Amino acid sequence: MINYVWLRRDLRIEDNTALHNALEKYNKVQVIFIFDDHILEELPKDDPRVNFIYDTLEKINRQLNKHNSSLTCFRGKPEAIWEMLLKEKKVNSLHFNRDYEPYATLRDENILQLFKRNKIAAFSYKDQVIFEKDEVVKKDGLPYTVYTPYKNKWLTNYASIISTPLVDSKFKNLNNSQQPFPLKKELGIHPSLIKVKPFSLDQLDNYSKTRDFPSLDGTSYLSPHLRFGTISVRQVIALLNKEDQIFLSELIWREFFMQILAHFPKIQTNNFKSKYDTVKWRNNEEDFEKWCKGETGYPIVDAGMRQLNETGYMHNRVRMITAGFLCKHLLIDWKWGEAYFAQKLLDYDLSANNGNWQWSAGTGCDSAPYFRIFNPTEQIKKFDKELKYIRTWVKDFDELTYPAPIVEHKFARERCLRIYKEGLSKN
DNA sequence: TGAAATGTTGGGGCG
DNA sequence: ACGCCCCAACATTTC
Repeated sequence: MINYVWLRRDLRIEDNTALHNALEKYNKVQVIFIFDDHILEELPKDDPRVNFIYDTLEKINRQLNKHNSSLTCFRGKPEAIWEMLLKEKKVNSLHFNRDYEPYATLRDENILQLFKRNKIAAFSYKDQVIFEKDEVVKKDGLPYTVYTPYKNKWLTNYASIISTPLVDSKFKNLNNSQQPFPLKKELGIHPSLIKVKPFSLDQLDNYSKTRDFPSLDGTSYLSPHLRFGTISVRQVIALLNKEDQIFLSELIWREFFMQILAHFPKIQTNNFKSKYDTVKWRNNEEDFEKWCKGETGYPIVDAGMRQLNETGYMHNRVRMITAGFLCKHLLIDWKWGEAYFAQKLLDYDLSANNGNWQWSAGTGCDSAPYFRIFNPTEQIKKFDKELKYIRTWVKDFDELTYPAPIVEHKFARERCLRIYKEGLSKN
């Protein structure tokens, strides 16, 4: 009788709530991963994130081998795989950590139903976050839609709980199995040149001082690891110093946007604030193409987009600049930019990506006001004075010979203010 | 976690 | 000493 622990975006065997609980209760625990066709069919075969998942799973399989176990790995539609396993194996129970995205919520609901019909126990756990969507709410039970009061409540709640990484001692309860681990080509995965960097916590100490300066690379490269769960949020918090309030605040932003998406799933395809629905985007495809390639004639915008295209990363401040430029200067619907970032970012997460894009466009909850327009030239003066970041990504950058901006700042700014105002006046 | 436009202040040049 | 102008520096308002 097998007890399955189904990994999804919690790709680690340390401090994994579902695995921990299964190991505590049962002595035949089998870890499983399913490459989901619903997701993979939408991605190129050489997607770097799928490669990262594969590489991580291979590592997990080797860890499991040390405990005389192995990772079961499939590619297919999860509901079909589980139906098959329920028929072919003696399944005693299923355990997985909750995932709050709309697609994942629906998928998991269906799997829980399937197990219920088969009268087999299935358990889901909180693991991805410190607080789930209904654990940090206003007095009247409604969700917060403004960050600062949400954060205050989050911190109040956090002060009264104990949250430390779980320590596992019962790996002996892993199922004895020696299945061969599938090759990439057996799963239809092609290798990628773009790699996820290992995270480094050295940078966290002066994160609040350096985070705004893209050339200092004062970033932790933690985000893809949090996204795929190669490190848990509890482990990250345990590594922080007490004074890392800014970094902790970023982790709270993560949970803020997760609960926003869970409470307001319509934002996946709609403005959070519908009064912006009447803003008439220009949606010029040539402009969009130039933005994607990093050929806008604004060096800081181009550098950011080239970093993204070449590495799958983009410095946070530059994300705000490039996103703001697409929405405000080019007047292109934030959904276009969101979709592009979704393709390219190694740390892509629906809730954070959507939340931050809507912030940039001014359409989101607690967002930047529409008239707050970044001046790409001023931003260089403030945050990349030495042009170090720009020169890293725009080779041989030379102010005098650099291509002209695709749109002049003053003109674009005034056009943006006019178009937004006209849109809002239609309400 | 904005930037531009507009308003205010005060020092210096000058008649 | 005074009034006037200019303008930089800073503050406030506006988008």
